[in-house]
Amino acid sequence: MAGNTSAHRSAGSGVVERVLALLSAFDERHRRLTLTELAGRADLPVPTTHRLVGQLVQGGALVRQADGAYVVGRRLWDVGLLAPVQTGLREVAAPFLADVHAATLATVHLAIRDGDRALYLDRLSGRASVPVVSTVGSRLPLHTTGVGKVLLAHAPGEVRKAALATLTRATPHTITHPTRLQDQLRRVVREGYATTVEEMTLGACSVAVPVRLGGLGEGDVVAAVGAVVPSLRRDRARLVTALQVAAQGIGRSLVR
Amino acid sequence: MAGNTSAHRSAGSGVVERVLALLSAFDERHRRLTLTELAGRADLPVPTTHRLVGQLVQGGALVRQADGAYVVGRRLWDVGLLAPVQTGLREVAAPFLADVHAATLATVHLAIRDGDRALYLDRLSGRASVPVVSTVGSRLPLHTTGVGKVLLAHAPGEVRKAALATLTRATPHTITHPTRLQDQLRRVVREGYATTVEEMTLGACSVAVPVRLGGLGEGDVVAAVGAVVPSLRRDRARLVTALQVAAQGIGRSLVR
DNA sequence: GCTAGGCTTCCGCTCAGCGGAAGCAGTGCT
DNA sequence: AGCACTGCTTCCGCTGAGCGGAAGCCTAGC
Repeated sequence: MAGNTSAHRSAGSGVVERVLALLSAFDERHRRLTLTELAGRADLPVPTTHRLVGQLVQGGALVRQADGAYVVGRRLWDVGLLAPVQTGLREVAAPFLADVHAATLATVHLAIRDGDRALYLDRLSGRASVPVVSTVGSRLPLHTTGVGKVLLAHAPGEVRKAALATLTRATPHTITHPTRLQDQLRRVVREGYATTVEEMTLGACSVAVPVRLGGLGEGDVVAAVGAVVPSLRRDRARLVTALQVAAQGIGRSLVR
Repeated sequence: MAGNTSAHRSAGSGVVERVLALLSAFDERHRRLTLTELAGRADLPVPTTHRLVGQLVQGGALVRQADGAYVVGRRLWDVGLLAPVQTGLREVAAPFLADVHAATLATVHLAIRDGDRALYLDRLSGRASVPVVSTVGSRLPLHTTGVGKVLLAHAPGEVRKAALATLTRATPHTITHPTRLQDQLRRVVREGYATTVEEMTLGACSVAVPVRLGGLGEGDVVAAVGAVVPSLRRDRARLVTALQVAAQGIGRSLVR
């Protein structure tokens, strides 16, 4: 039951490490990479990259497009979907998210905290033309998003401290002053929901509430659900209510 | 602009090939595998598997659970989501699928044909307790599912011929008689929708319609949308209408 | 205690992998 | 046209990373 407990070389000079480095060279902002970019981002010599990538293409893990650029292949898509990334949470939450979406027509998100980022597990995009940067699998800063603020407000002290120390700016409205954000986070805990106003993307506002194990009350905060809309003027109360209903439903279903 | 045109060894004895074999050992029915299972399914010696898998775990591509079993890791989930698997189609279709779901409360599917299978690109699960086997990334037979029948009815002749030659049985209601299925497929083309009655799963019926490039009319069939419900008695007409509206909307949006 | 099955470690051989260097397009500038 | 430049591809001889049989280890079951 112990298992694979080799001290092993931690160095990154094995083929496996290199392959993983190549795969990790892709991210949301780099879905298409040329050979040289790939080599650069994985920190490998070009000929080596060429050979490895060739094999990955042959195996269907990558695909080479007509113009020579490489993209992630369907084979990896298949395998990736099998990862038990909060499968339970996502399955349980899906219908509740759909309810919120149906009732509000907003873009609805389910996110958890992954280190110092909000990891988006699911998204239902609204029809309204609100600019939304997140997709499933995105990781966005905690202090610029609705779900992020909720998750941050309920994160352990050291996470919060670290986050407050590095408040990067995304738009002119991003809150970069630690004290001001800290005040907001206290309010988030007290009032039970968070909002953002064009802090991540111009033209997009959001509301989010925590999902607590067992529903309302003092259960651990395991996730957050949020909605993105063009403006909060009209709908804040309505959205908060809808999200809270969904969050309670999700939390209650999780225990069972 | 040519590129990676090496004849190369097609044999499967490189580290890359082995790694891919290990990853492909996972599928929907085998999300958790022990070392020995992994070795068996990838056709590799156990010690070799042990070493490679150890490195994959170290790189976060796999995760070893407390009981020793391996599952796909979050790192691969991340990368897999970046695959351009019909990204355009999925994004365009999402809001329309949500509409159908909201209107019918049924489980709604978007699928394309991938060889001799229906590949499920998206799913909105209904609240009703209908047994549904498909998840995003599933591949199911073409002749046992609603979306599959639609895709098969509009597939090239040779695909249809091959499919009719191997009608595997999933339930007592599965249609395994070629002539009978062929008649049904003709009707699907004529009437514009397909149905199944407990042919894939007992207790589940489905309706599906084609998505044509440009909407209604003679555009190529590029996908199918379908709904799963406990029974067709009450809702058939309503479902067909809802699905057709969505399919037209998707098809029209695809061209723009 | 004994057996069986599966996991882990060892270790010496060898061949797959390596990557510098050179060749080969395309492209843009003069 | 000529030239410079950038990025992709191929070559090839050296070498150490990978290999996997064998042995050891641990747990579970009898």
